[in-house]
Amino acid sequence: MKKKLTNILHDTLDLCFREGYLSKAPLPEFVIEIPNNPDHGHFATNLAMILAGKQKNSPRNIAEIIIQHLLDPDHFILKAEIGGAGFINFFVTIERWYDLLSHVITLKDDYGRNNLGKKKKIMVEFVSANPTGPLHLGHGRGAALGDTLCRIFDFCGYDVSREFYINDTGQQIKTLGESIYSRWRQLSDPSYPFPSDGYQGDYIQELAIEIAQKTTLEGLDIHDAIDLLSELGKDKMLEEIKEDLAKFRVNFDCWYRESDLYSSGKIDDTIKLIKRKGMLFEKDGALWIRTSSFGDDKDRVIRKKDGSLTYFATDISYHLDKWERGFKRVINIWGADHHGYVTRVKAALMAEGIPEDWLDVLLIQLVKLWEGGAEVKMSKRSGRYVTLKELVDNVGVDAVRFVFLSKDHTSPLDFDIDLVKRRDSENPVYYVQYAHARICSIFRKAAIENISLPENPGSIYERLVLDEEIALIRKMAEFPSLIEEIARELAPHRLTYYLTEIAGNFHRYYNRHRIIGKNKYLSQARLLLSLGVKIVIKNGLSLLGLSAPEMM
RNA sequence: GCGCCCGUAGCUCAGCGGAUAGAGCGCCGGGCUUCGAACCCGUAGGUCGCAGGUUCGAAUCCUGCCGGGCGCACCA
Repeated sequence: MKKKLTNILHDTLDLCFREGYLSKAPLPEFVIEIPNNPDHGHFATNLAMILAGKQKNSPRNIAEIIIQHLLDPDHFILKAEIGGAGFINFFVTIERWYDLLSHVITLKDDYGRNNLGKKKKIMVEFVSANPTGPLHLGHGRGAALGDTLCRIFDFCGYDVSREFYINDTGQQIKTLGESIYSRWRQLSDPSYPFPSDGYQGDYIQELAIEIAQKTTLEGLDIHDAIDLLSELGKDKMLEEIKEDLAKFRVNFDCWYRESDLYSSGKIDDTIKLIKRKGMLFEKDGALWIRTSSFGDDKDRVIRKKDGSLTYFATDISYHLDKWERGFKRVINIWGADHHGYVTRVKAALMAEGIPEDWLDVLLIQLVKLWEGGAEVKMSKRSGRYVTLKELVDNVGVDAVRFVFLSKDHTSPLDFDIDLVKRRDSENPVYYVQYAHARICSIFRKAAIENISLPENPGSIYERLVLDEEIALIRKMAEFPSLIEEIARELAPHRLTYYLTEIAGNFHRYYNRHRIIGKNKYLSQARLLLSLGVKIVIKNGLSLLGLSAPEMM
């Protein structure tokens, strides 16, 4: 609908320029908005106000000229009025609203789909938690965001790939092995020392017991034992992470192992490549990359004095590999505590001639958990933290995802577990789903009453005359452009607000008017309207990775 | 000290250049003999952190300050 109006305005401006009604000027960026105040029409634009500066004419005069020359062959606009300082308010012909509802019903699951992406290959790398411990709430927030972005990209015609990068080499994996080893020894000798930088959580002990049952550790040299435990522990953790994510409705297309960069020789190629570009130098026995030439504060070490590579080295190699795999765009989702890392990685990529905007890094802010009116303090050091699994088991996938997705990722998020746990009323999470279930229930009732939807509704739509009914259709009309904007802005939280609004509109309408009544045609018309709402809600929920229950 | 993010209703957050600043929760008061009350209706609650600037117009953009969070490793 917005697009249609945009076209009309463009055509009209062309005409005005051509015929000299307005002095020729470059087309400004104007906005078409949906006013809150019904008096301001179905749509409004600031076009005339934007134009005013260049035209040496008042906004209201320009608006008048535009309105007089509107090119509207399809009779889309019922009337156009000038409001306020020079807004043009448009009222759409009611038949066009019926057309839209009919369109929604025809397209069903595909309503809102677009071809913004044109099959372009895009990758979202997210979660990428170290396989040294269970997923926590921050990972959950990243998982929800990443997965939903992917669902939306897919809906927008991108060829999207979900990827999880596994840091399965280096010190932390060794520390994992040492931690498990120590806990295993402690089973027989409680005084056996635990490494000072070891992983504290109870899961380490559980791992130790579980592995010891299946594997013979006795008789192994301590180093061999730790190596073995590193391997087994890491695999086990990875398995759990996979399970937890699957339960959270997040499934990856690719699990990329850091260790593969070593075994495939990619990391060596990367270093050679950087060297060829003249970006490498040696200092103090270490190997450095000149990232400072590309906006970084300082140069960075990629090979330490002891000969081992830094994680930064493999990160560069990994991202070059993403580039070589042909992704046209890559989005990384990181915890906000990694923000210092962004410039560094981008600098390294730019040194290889990769454009700066190829990679987008979304930094998600902290999640705080509240229970019983107090913050649940978490610290990885002490191993005292609430895992994603615990939270999901406690309150359900839908509720957790909804809360994570209802805030912009740049805002810190307070998760009130008491509020979300409530399955009764008062929980914002169920509001949208309830509207869906309610509509399903109405259709069950309609079936019992033998009221079916007409094959060709045609004039049936004309029974929809109430302002609230047209407002509902207008709300449905917002959906496609909203999806586009969300894909562009990477802001899926807007979808939760939209769904809450359309659900609210429907609840209000439902409470005031009967869908199924004595008049068959009116009932059918309102059922069609309800069907449209149901379709939009279901499509929206599905993009958020939430279920659309038929009964609750 | 430098960099990034955040200061909007009692609480949690939307809005990010436009017409009277919104929602959920919480408070108070109403609504089920008819399609699901996990719902609806109504009341109260705001110098949009502060101060300047940009413009026809600023919660929104710019600058400075104040307050909070997070980073500034040959750590992972």
